[in-house]
Amino acid sequence: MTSKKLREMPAATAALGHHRSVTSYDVALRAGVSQSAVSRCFKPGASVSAATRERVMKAARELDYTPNAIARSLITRRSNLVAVLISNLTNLYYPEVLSELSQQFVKNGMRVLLFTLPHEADVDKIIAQVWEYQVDGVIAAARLTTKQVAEFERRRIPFVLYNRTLRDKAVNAVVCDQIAGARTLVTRLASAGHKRFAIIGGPKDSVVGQERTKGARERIAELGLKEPLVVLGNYDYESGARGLRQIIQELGRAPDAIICGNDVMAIGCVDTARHELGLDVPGKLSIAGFDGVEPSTWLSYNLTTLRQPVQKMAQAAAELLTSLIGNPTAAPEKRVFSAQFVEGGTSKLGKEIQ
Amino acid sequence: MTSKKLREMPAATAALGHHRSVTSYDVALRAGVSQSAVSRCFKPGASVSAATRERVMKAARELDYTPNAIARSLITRRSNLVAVLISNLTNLYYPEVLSELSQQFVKNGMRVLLFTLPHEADVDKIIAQVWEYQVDGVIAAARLTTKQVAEFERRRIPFVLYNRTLRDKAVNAVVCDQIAGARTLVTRLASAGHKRFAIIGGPKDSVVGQERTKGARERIAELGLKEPLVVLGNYDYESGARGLRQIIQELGRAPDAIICGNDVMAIGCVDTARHELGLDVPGKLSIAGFDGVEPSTWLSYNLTTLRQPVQKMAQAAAELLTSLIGNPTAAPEKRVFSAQFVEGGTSKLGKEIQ
DNA sequence: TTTAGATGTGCAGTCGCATGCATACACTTA
DNA sequence: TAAGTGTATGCATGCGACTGCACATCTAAA
Repeated sequence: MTSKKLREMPAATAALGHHRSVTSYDVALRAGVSQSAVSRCFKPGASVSAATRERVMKAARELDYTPNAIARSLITRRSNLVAVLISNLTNLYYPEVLSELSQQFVKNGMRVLLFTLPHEADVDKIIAQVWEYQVDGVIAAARLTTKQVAEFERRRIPFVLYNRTLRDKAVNAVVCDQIAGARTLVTRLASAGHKRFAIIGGPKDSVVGQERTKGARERIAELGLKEPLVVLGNYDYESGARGLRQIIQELGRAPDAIICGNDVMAIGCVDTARHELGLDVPGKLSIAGFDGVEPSTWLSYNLTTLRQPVQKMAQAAAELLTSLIGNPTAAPEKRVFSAQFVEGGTSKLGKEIQ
Repeated sequence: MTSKKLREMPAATAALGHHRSVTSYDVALRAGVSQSAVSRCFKPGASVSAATRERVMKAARELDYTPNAIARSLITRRSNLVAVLISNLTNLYYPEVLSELSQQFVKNGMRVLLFTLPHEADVDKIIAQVWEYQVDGVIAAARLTTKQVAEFERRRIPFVLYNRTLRDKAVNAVVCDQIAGARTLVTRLASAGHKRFAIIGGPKDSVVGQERTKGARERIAELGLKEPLVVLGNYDYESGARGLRQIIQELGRAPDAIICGNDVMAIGCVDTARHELGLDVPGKLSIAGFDGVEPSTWLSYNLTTLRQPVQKMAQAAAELLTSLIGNPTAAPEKRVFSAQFVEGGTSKLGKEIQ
């Protein structure tokens, strides 16, 4: 009972110079039980008697004890940390995603370690920091290179790509069918009588952007319409404005419809058309975007767009990652969602689809 | 040399069933040095010879070794983690803040642990999770109760409040002078001849909102104008719309100017005035907001607002917290910034200030 | 050559918690 | 009463890296 201990209990009451935090030993001492008992009390499903549990919890409360997740992680090899990599929070679309992801993970007892990847930054260096924290998984909602993604695999860290996939390899991913969406968009616009299309695409390294452009071009060709002029933008408001000016300059006139790689560019395009160039939208020119971000619904825009089911997608991503963490060897799974066409006031109404 | 070791080196080559990560022992073994040497190589400023460092680094590279931050944190009592508490990422203003904060911290070698606090959520429960991770500091950019803030102090965790302070106690905070801003706004609007004001304020528990309202009311009273009607909103688009309808209903007509608690409400207000009620803004009604979020600059709005220096503020917050972590006993510091008045197209131009 | 100082390295203990194992105790069941 | 079955508990050890201390080397000064 009072047997010699190899390791003395830390002097719970000793006033050290620096601030010592309360440990499970302190609680054990006060509750008159062993440290193991304390540990077990904080582990759901462990074998502890009601009496012990009560005494321990009382002592814990009195001492303001909180288990140290760092120490726990070290031994369990589970940090309950998920890294979320996001390109650019100023993108309007991503905050929604992040918000949703964060809530999902917190609900599941996981914590989010956030890494924002500014375009100028050395992404590799930032990603290197991800490993150090022994994250249980990674959600990548950023434009990463194939090599960077391969690094996740090599390290055997479960990961889920959000809104992107790899061409040459099956990976866990949650995506929205951009091609189908773009095709729908063209179909609807064409049914309103539009013949001459132009596209303001996303940046070159955006797979999502490429697919949207690709889907639109395909469908335009299928309908026997003239090949659209494609200019590239950077997903921001100014890109939409610049894109429109460039299109008009190159064509010598406005096309019938412009498909923008995302809503913010579409908004920039609408504003420039209306307020700078005096073009009637949708009277003279139809404009559509992608994503369905909140401002697209604002009365000034009421944008025609393809709304992505952000909430469902984020939930799916969180779920998928959680299950992967439980079973890392599962076969890669790709969850494909489809976007919802929103007929707004920036495009001429089409005839009902037959 | 081949002395018996109390603790065997982990079998570096032993193929365990589950995935074992590479440890400093593995690196030491391969480099032919002690584990301490490896540890020292990864600690800047430690005493290691060039020859040793090189061999260790080579071995580390070959084994893909990354120091385990969890283990390091346990012993150094520094996690290099900073908790960022944010109310609502869908608020447009906060993503900018978060983005900036994240970049600042990553630059300083800290990692961001994100906690989003949805309004429905049990904030106390979420905050409890903050302690477990032994974060070195906290940035609170959320509406917390005084009691919740007191909890930070009791735990002796350095914290910085972003855009809020406590009435009754000096705490570290980065804020924008809302009262001065609101006064400026009123002054400018009044100088355009506006006499009858109304206010769509922020929610009751938002100190920022209260201050904005307070500053505006004060100045309105000083100028000898009629006391404004104040209705409350929730910082979202719909609140702006609802607020305007309510104001018009209660007054029986539109006021000269409406001051909104933030830009998004102002935008909702502008849209509703123009598109739903057919009111000319700024011809019949001037509308102004606060924050200077990106959409406020869009051509459809070109909102009159008070732009907060988000970048500077976030930098200041990161700096302040970093210095606090180095010196936790420093006296509380409050850094006050001032907002910049942006005269947009949603308000009548005032006479030049004399 | 001797001594003092500077520098580099290894040993062993530590951070706080989880957990396999052995033991002790409380009930059943025969 | 004895054996059998659970359930609770404590001991001891380990997760991976950091670090005070002691000691070994090396350099410069006396």
